Amino acid sequence: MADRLDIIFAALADPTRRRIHAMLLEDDMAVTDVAEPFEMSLAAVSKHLGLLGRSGLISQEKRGRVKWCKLEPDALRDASVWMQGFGQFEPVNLDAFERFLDTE
Amino acid sequence: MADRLDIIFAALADPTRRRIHAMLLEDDMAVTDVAEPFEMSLAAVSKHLGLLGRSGLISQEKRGRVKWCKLEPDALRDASVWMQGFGQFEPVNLDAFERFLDTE
DNA sequence: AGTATATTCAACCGATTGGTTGACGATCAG
DNA sequence: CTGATCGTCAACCAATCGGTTGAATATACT
Repeated sequence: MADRLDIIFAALADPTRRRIHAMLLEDDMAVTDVAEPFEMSLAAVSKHLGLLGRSGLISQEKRGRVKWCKLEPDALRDASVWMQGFGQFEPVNLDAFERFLDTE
Repeated sequence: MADRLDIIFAALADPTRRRIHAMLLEDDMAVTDVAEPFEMSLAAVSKHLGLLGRSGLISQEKRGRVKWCKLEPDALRDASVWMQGFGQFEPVNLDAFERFLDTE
């Protein structure tokens, strides 16, 4: 169980991967389309997606020659439970969340 | 702002640091006492504490020759807001949280 | 003054990370 | 069949990580 938190938090510790994760909130995407807005090689993005996959935060399914990436929102639950256990957080402020997405 | 999430999630990605963080829930502690239950050198624990300090998850204050480590629970709020923004999580289950602390 | 305690520093080590490039195996289109 | 597209693999690189050890610095005790 500790291992699971390890890889989830490690996956979230990189801004590229958080950005990918947020992109997939909108819709499933092919690897090439995920990579398009990033100023790095396709191989680099592919590695990030691989790590996100291993962490369980996303899943990938190959249909034809394109591999579809899908958000797995449940994967955040463990980490969320861990964090909220530390308490005293006010109810979710969605405006604050929007600002986070913007500033990332 | 992204940098801040980077270092917070990176700090949480290590089981030693999560364990230290949980220990400090109980009470403030001196570096030596934090290190005591770990099977690693004091210097290693000191490094972990330094990283936790840089992330803002804890603060450290030197009184006399002992340096006191104190939890800064607010530091988790940013990360918590980010995570909860992804939604659909049930209300906090404190029993589940206790199990997490036990299994770590 | 001299000794013990608390903590960090500095140098080192092997493993991992985030990136690159070029070659490669599939799959689709003409 | 040929050629373009999708994606990964393998090898490499510099930087960081998690740990070690030994020396150094403060502070406290007697």
